[in-house]
Amino acid sequence: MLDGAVGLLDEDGESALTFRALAARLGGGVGSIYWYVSSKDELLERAADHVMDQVLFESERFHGDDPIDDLRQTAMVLYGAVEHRPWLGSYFMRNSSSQPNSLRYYERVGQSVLRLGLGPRETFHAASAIIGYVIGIAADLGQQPTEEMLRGEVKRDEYLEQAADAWRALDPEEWPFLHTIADEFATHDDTDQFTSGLDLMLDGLRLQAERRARGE
Amino acid sequence: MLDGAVGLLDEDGESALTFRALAARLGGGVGSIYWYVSSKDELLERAADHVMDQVLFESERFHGDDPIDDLRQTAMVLYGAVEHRPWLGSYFMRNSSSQPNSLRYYERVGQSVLRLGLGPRETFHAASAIIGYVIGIAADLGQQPTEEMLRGEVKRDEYLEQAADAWRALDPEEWPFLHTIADEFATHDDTDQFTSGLDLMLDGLRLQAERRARGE
DNA sequence: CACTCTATCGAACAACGTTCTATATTCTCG
DNA sequence: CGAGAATATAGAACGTTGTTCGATAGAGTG
Repeated sequence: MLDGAVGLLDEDGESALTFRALAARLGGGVGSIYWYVSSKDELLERAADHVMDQVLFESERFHGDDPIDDLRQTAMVLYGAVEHRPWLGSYFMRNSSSQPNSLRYYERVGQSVLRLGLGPRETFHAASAIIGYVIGIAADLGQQPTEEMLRGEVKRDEYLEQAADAWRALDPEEWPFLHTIADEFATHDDTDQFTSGLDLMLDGLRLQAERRARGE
Repeated sequence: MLDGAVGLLDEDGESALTFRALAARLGGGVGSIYWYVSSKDELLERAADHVMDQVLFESERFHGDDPIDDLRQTAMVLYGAVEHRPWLGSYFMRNSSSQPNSLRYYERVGQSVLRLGLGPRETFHAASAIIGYVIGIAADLGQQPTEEMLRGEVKRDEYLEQAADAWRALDPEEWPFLHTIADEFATHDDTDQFTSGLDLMLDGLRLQAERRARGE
């Protein structure tokens, strides 16, 4: 059932997951679904944790010497799963009782942070910040293509170029930032953008660990 | 009209904003709203930008010597607005034509980053990462109180303590991280958590700027 | 005065989440 | 073996939602 739900979500987006569509896909009745879940919220929570099962499996292949590297790898696996599933961010780690895999993932991130030797509070904050960043940026980047980009194929470049042109037409005195980044924006890659921000945060985390190791 | 929409959202959450409820609040008819907006999506986009107007105003009061300090202040103002408005994150900066204030806010963050003297790509990535973090963590932290916490008042502490107890009951060998942070989690403050993660990212950004200034 | 533009209103429609009842299948145990 | 409970399925029905549509009234214009 969760496979069917995730399938509908992946193929046609969040609005495609309806009880009637899911029942038709499974060849059953609408009411039957309610035997397994008590609401659509719970269905989405379970679907989210279903995806997290695969994320967990893939992220457990990495075990390096550097905790920061492990964190980067673990975060990127989650990013890959959320990038084209904007709904996942909203239902990730909402209910710990019905979402054991999300909790395991949190634990896994936390164990890497633990190896940095910070205090409990810093450890808690760092692990939560990393996950919050991944979820947030993925939901931001992977938002639906606004209009007709579903029909046209190669439209993404044109869409970005069009937005960049609008920025370039603004007053450079008043909008220096948008002018500076217009070229970058037009040719940017979402994954690069994500990785850069992640590295910023991990650099800050490494710095914090070093400072503490030196006893500051 | 946007005041009424934001009012409904703030008072009773995202599900309270319906065309019928909004029409009743404004003393008008349901169909009239469609004269000003073409869909509920656009209504929420405009409502989001309406909130951003206030965010922009408050964040423009800060102008310090240190760009990083400015970034921290600017980010915290946005956090304050999104913290209790989970819907804002989903509709922030989706359509630049109907959301001028969001674009101005992006420009403002970007101008602070510009002062760090990075290249166009790093500037673009840094500004986007900061905003992505704020939106993501705020949506994560400010998610609705799951159950009955709306009736009871002081229930938040009990809820957190209950979750922490569940973590403490797990096997410490298998869940070292959750055991380490259980106490922190039970007494944590959302804003502290947000600030810590933001400082991690800003520390990393400062480090990147210094490295570039030294010509590495 | 005729006509177009602006603006408002609420009935009607299709789709959705959810509830309910009826029914079939399997399991339990005296 | 067989009656009743537990498990499981199916679909009609209900209330609510976003959206469409035609009717209608005033404002501005030639």
